[in-house]
Amino acid sequence: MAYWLFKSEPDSWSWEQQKAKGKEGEEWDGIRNYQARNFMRQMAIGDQAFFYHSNKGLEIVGIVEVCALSHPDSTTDDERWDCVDIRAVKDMPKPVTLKQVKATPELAEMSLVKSMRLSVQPVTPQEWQIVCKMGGL
DNA sequence: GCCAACGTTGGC
DNA sequence: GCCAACGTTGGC
Repeated sequence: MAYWLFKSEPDSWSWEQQKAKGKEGEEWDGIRNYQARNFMRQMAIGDQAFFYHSNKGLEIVGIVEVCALSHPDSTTDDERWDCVDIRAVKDMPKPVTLKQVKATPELAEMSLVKSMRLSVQPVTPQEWQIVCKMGGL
């Protein structure tokens, strides 16, 4: 199983909205970036991912899992763009802020820090462990 | 709201 | 295939 991180601006799609979708989950549409798309194509059912609020909040607020494999993005006719579906799994008891991540030497290599603009990114098992611990899991 | 970083587009 | 122009993202 692999680990990932999804970024979203809470103004356009928030953790609360994601949770409201429950077990059904929701299509992670609107990605128009090749790298991000390629990561989604690699995802498997059950893969775990962090849900990060960008712009406002700047923190990892919860954990989601992939519940549908990569398929065409329903919001465009452009066949280049695929996406997966994800569903909320649980809240971070204590959201982990970007500040905390940056202040943690073991997390200095995280894409969140290194590739700031990438909206779907891989997370290593080590990083996953550390962030979960910091978040109170 | 600003601006730096970076991805994409399009002319040549 | 290069690179300048342009658009977007996202932290501050």
